[in-house]
Amino acid sequence: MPFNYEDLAELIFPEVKETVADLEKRFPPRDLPNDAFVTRFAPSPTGFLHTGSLFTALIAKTFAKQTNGVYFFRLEDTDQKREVKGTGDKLCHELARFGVVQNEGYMGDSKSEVGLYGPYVQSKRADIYKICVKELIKKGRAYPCFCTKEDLDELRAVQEMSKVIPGYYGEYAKCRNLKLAEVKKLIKEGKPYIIRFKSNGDHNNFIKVHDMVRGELTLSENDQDVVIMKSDGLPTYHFAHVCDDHFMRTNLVTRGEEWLASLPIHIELFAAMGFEAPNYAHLPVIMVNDSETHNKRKLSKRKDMEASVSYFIEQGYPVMGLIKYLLTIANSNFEEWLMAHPTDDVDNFKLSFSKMSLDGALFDLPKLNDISKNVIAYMTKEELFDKSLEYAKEFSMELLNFINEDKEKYLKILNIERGGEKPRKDYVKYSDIYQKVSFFSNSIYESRFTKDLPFPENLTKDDVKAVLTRFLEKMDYKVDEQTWFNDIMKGIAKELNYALSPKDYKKEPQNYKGHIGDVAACVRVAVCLSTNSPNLYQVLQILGEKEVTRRVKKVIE
RNA sequence: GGCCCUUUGGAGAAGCGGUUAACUCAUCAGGUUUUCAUCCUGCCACGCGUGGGUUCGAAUCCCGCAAGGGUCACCA
Repeated sequence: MPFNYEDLAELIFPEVKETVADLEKRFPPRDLPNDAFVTRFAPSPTGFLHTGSLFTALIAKTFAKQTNGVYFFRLEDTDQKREVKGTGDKLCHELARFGVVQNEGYMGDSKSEVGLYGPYVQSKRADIYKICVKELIKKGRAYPCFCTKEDLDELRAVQEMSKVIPGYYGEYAKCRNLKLAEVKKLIKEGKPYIIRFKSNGDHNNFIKVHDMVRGELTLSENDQDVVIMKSDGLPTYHFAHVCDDHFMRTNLVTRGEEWLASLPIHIELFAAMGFEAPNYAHLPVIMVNDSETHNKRKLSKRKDMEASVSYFIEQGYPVMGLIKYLLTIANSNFEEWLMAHPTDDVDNFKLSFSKMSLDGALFDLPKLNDISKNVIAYMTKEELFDKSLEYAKEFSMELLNFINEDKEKYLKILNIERGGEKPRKDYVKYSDIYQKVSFFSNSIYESRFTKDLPFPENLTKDDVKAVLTRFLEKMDYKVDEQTWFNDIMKGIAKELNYALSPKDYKKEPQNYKGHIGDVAACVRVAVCLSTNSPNLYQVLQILGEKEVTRRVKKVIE
């Protein structure tokens, strides 16, 4: 009497009445153009958003968007031991912050799911997996396994000793051969079990697989009887991936290259289920150079600040800075495009698999800084105002207080040398703003004021006093920058015997007290308390006559 | 250890059998500017992991080796 798989299936899943055919009807193929990609981001809710995850999600979203497809979000919470409650929502929030917003799926918070292919949370799909497993058992392609942890350890030990490939497969898969009566007995006894896939593969056979990034790959067939359903009734990643991506009609799976090794399992699983496998794109993983070993390794949340997306938010990096940086890693031609279109929407850039590098890029903070600096430089003053205010509210009390002191003034400050072909580029991140412009605040000026200001060292106190006195007398706030500099500043220089240019001074230093730079420095230090500042003319204009006079007088006295 | 993937400078990389081996960042050296930030110019691979081959000619094609990464769970 041959083994009756039908009976086995009924024995294990008596309550399951639906079939895969029913599921096919429930989740019909999507009505989309042929070349539209259906992609997804499918994290497990175990922590905050990892920079590598943002990278993967960004790519998935972008391919869906540029093909008028669908990008959805699925929560893979089948490992209840590792799950950290609430992180699914956090992941959604952080992604949304970077403009990576799903068209459908799990939407975060208590918001209901969007889309017809749900539920989009794996723990809520147990019935679906059971239907699929039952089908596989009926086909003789899955079976219950009663092996304990100890059994498996022992098996492994034996295999290692005899130097065969370890694992549950072929002749070592002893539960494969259990008779129906035995299974019945064990189940009746309440023995815990899992369901394994029965592989038909042979390790010595090779399959050709196409990867969107890597092209044609030759991989060994899977021969492992992998676990597809755990003792808690939830599926393992391998099986959930196959069922979900089939019934959610995903046609492009983007994931990290660490999944390449298990691709043969997935290929065989899809075939056994009678499903067409999706396109795969195994993406390079972002790496970092380990300072101790000097070797490359994956960005690690424990060791590297840059591994957490929240780090960039807290530091005040503009969202677009990180996105653009990640795109330079994703596609080598993105930088050229960016230079040609510094202010364009990045959605206008066409991402392609052919321009994707095959090995993991080292995360490069200086590069991010450069990109970020440009992002901020090309913002309008209103945009920077809003974004930095938002940042301040969340992370910087001092900046928030500064802004609130005089919002109109803050807007003017942000506008210094902004706009035009060659904008000023002095902020890499929002958190840089405060330290560069806080001197504008009258109260901060007071608190920082000291008798020992960094005036040019070649000048005496009396020299400084003389310059500042003349400055107060001659200063005119109505004239334009050219006039101010040529008439007023150079005028003072001439009167007090300073060279009108550093060059003149260099030629004959003995003839002068200093040069025009020293004159400007006196004013700058008196007004800003620092040897460097943004454009002095604009600083004076923004502070206004009353305040400038007050500050200069305070220094003179 | 087995298997798989990868390999152009300090970093991201272009390159697809004949180029002075693009471009960007960083560094360094100059220049412009009243400071800073900009901006401009220049230097930085006699070499494309390494050894062989094929070819008139190789970073580009073939083979071996090495190194780095990944993976071998009732984790994803």
